Amino acid sequence: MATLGELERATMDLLWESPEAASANELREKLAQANPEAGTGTGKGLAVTTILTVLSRLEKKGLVERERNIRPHRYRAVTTKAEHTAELMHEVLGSVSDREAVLARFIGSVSVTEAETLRRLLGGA
Amino acid sequence: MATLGELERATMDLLWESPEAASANELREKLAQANPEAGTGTGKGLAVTTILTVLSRLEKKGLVERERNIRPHRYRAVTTKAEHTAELMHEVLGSVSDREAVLARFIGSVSVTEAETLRRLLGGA
DNA sequence: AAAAGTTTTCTACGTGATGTAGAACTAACG
DNA sequence: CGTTAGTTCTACATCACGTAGAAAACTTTT
Repeated sequence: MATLGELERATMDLLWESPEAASANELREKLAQANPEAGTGTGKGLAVTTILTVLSRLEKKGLVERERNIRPHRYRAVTTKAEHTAELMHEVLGSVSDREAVLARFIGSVSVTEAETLRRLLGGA
Repeated sequence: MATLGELERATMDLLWESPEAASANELREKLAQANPEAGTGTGKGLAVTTILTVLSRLEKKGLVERERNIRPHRYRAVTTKAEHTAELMHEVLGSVSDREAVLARFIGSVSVTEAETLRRLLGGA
């Protein structure tokens, strides 16, 4: 699964933030807003085809789903950002044999607040 | 920092396993053993220059350190695999705003044993 | 239905990371 | 100093990603 490129990540972030499925054009505009052309006030940003290419790739990677029945296809993120991130963490953790050692280091450098959160999440049940 | 390539990862794994610093040639041999040429019993594997290139790149990435004073330079991993992996996990976690949500998902899909470990690690203080 | 407009797919190129290694250079040894 | 082992330089192939034009497919107009 691995890492996303910069544009891929920016696109995913938009999709993750959006509760509704979005069209390529909508995404294109939001990206233009978020990334105003330094200097050139044009702000037109990327070509729609660029966005479509990226979306196709994200779809192939299983991160995005699209509705093909309606015409401007609409895209949505398959998982939430939190789920995806947690999965990534598991992936990283899964790549080692001594999980315990990793968890120890991991926790060792977690902020106090986060430690608290973890305790709470683990504690109860 | 990002992801390592396959050969880079294999190299790091050897370095992580080795308590002593290793020379390029030693690594080359270990790699050949671990990765016997499918079929061709030759087993000579990769060229030493290949290993050296990879080691240089790993050094540039800050994952590897080398002793330049002795002649067959000797290479060692800068951190342990556990530390490195934990760092990666933090990196992933750091890329989101809602850490708590991620941690919740993360813990939700952790094995019972691991949950136990975590509780123990957090418990004390 | 033909024309005009919109959206998607195909194809393609530039760049940077990685695998891979030969050529050339440097240090060590006899 | 010549030979040999080891290192650095240079280079090429491949692949992922950013980027988009050209062409194909679909809609909407007239």
